[in-house]
Amino acid sequence: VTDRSKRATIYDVAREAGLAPSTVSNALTGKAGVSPKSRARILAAVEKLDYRALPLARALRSRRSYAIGVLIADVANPSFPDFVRGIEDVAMRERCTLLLGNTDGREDVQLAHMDALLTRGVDGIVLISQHTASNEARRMMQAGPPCVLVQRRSPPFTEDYVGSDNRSGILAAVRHLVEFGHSRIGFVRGPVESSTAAERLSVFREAVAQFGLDADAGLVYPGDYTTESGFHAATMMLQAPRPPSAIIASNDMNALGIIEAAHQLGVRIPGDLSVVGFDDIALASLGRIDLTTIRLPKREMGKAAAELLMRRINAEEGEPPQEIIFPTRLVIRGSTGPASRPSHSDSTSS
Amino acid sequence: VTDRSKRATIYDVAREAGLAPSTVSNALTGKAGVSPKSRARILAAVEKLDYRALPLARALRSRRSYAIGVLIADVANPSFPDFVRGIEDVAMRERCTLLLGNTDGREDVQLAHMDALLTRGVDGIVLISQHTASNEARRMMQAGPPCVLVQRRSPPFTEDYVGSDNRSGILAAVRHLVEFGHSRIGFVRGPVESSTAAERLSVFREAVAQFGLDADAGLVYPGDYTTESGFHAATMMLQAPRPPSAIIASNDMNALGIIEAAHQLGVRIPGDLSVVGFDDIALASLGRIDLTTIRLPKREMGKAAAELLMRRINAEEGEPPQEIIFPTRLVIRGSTGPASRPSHSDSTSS
DNA sequence: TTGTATGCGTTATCAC
DNA sequence: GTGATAACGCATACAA
Repeated sequence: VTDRSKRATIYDVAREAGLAPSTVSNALTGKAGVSPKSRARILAAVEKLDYRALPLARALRSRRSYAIGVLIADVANPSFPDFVRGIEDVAMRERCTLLLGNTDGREDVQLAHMDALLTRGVDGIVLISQHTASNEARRMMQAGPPCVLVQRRSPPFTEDYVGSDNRSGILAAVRHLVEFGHSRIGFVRGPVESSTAAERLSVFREAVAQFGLDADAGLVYPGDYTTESGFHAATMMLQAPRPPSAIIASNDMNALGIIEAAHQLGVRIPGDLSVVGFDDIALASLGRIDLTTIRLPKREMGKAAAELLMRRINAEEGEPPQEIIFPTRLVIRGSTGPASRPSHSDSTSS
Repeated sequence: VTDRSKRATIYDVAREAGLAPSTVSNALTGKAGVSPKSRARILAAVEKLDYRALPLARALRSRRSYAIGVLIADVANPSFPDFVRGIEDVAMRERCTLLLGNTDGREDVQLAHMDALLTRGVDGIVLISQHTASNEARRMMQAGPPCVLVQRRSPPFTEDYVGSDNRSGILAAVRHLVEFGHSRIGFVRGPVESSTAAERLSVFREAVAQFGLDADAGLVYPGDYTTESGFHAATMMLQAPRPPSAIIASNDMNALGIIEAAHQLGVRIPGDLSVVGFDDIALASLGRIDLTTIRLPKREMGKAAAELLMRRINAEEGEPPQEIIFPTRLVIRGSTGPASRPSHSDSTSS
C-alpha cells in the first residue's frame, strides 16, 4: 500500500483528473477557487490512485511539517504519559505527528534534541521541564518555531508557559499537616534548575514562617524528582537527631523513595511520619501506597500546551507570550496523619 | 542559530569553499573520491557558516530519513520507558530520531500511526506489542520499510522478532509456587491478541498438568495488561467459592491490581495469597510492593530490536527473518510465600 | 477558475 | 577528483 517506489504523485492525480498539478494541490489543501466539479474529479482520482501527499515534500516546500516535537526530562516518570496524552489529543485532531525526545534532564542532550527537531522542520516544540536559562537554549527558542514551556521556565518570562498553581498546592499541604499537629516539616526540593521546584520551596518557606513552624535549615533537603533522591533525603533526615514528623516530597516518585526509606528504617507511615507528594500519579491511589498528594491536572496541562502551540503555529506573530496556570488540589489519603505526641522520638538507627 | 529563513545551504558552503555543491555533498556524506585538501576547505566553510544539512531535503532526495518510528501499546506502562531507552541507545549512535506513537492497543489507531510513519518516510519501525495479524497490518509491514516486532507476533512468523523466553519464566514461577505448597494457582491471561500472553497461558496449562495442580477452568481469568484488569480478576477469583492461594499476573501492572484487590478484600499477601508478576518494573522492588516477578531484560530487548532494525535498513535484502529470544529470570520477593495449610479458608466477603 | 514555470535543499548521474 | 544538471514531490507566484 505504501511502497515509496511506485507511489502516486500529484502529477498522476492531475493526469487522471485531466487537470493541472497546481489545481490538484489547491483542491487538496483546501484552498478556495476550485470549481466543485474539478474538486470532485480530483477526489475521485485521489481515491482511485490511493494518493496521499508526501509529507516530506510538502514540508520542504511549504515549511510546514505537521510534526511537533516533545521533549521530556524523564520518560520513566509516570507523569509523563499523562502530559503526552494531552498533547496527543490535540495533535491527532490537527493531524500532527509527535517527535519524542528524552533528555534525562541534561542540557547538552536537550540542546542536541532541539537541534535535531528544528533541523527536521517541526512546526513547534513542547518543552516539558527543560532547561531554558542558557543562552544556547534561548537562542534556539527564539530562532526556531514556536515553543511552549511546561512546568519550567526562567526569567525573564518571555515565553509561552503552562504551569501549575504551586502556591496554593504547597499551602494546602502545609495547612493540612499543621492541622494534624506537625511542626517539624521536612521538604525535599526539586532540581535547582526547575522554576517550579524553586517556587514550591519559596512558598514552603513562607508557610513555615506564617504558621510558625520549625525553620531548621536541615529540614530542607536538596534533591531532584527521582525516587532515589527521596530515598536518600529521607534516609538522612530520619536519622538526624531531630527528625521531621512529616515530609513534603518534590513529587510523587520522590515520595515513593521517602516511603521506601521509612520502610527500611522501620518508621511507620503515617504513625511516625507523614508524607505528601506532588502530581498524583495513578499509583498514589493504590492501597499499598495510599499517598496524600497535590494533584496536578497533567493531561489538561498537556492539552493546553498543545492548543497554545497550535495557535502560535497558525496565527500571525505579535500576541504577547501567554501564561496558563492550572489549579492544584490536595488529595488526602493515608500517608498523612496526626503527629505523634511531643517531637517524635528518635527513629531506629540503621 | 536555526532560523530556517536565513540558513546556510549547501550552495553557500560550496561558494565559500570555492567548490561545487555536489562535491560538498560528497564530502559531507563521507563518500570516497574527495581530495583531503578539498575536504578540509569544505569542513572549514561548514564551520564558518554553521551549515547543517536539512534532513527534510536530504530525505526527499535520498529516501533515507534517519528517523525511525516506535509504536507502543501503552505509554503509561512503566515497562515502556525501558524499551524506549534501549532503542534510543542505538538510535542516537546512528543519528536517528524517534517518532513515537501510542496506540492504546487499538488496531485502528495503530494502522493510522503506521500510515503516518510510512508516509513520513521513516527508515524503519519498531512495533512493540502491536497487532500483526490483520491483512491491513501485514500489507503495511510488507510494503513499507523494515519492521521489527517486539513481544507480539502472529503466525506465520515471517517477521523479525524480539521476544522473551516465556516458557522458562512461567515454569520457574509455577515451580516456585509449587515448592511453597500451592496447588490452586490462578492465572490472569493477557490480551487475546498478544502472542506472548497466549504462549504464557499455554505453558501455564502445561505446568498445571505436569505438576498435577488443580486444573479448574475458573482459575484462568481473561484480562489484559492493565492494573484494572488485575483488580477485576482478583476481585472475582478471591470471592469465588474456592479461591486460589496464588495468582500469576499477566504482568507487573496487572499484579498491582491483584494486590490492590487483595488489599481491599482483607486478603493478606503472602499469608493468604501469593502473587507473581511479569516484567520486573522498578516499582516492584519497593518495600511496599515487594513483588515476586519474572524479570524481562527490557532495555536490552529494545536495544536488540533497534540493532536488528538498523541492520535491515543498511543491508541488502535477502536474509531470512530473525528471531531473538531473551532469557527471563524469576526474581523472588515478598509477595510469595507458603500456602496456608489446607486449601485456604474463604476470604472475607466484600 | 485553471495552467505554467519555478523553487524548496539535497543527492544522484554522468560527463569532464 | 570535480562539477554541471537533473531529479525528489510538492506548493506558490503569476500568467492565461
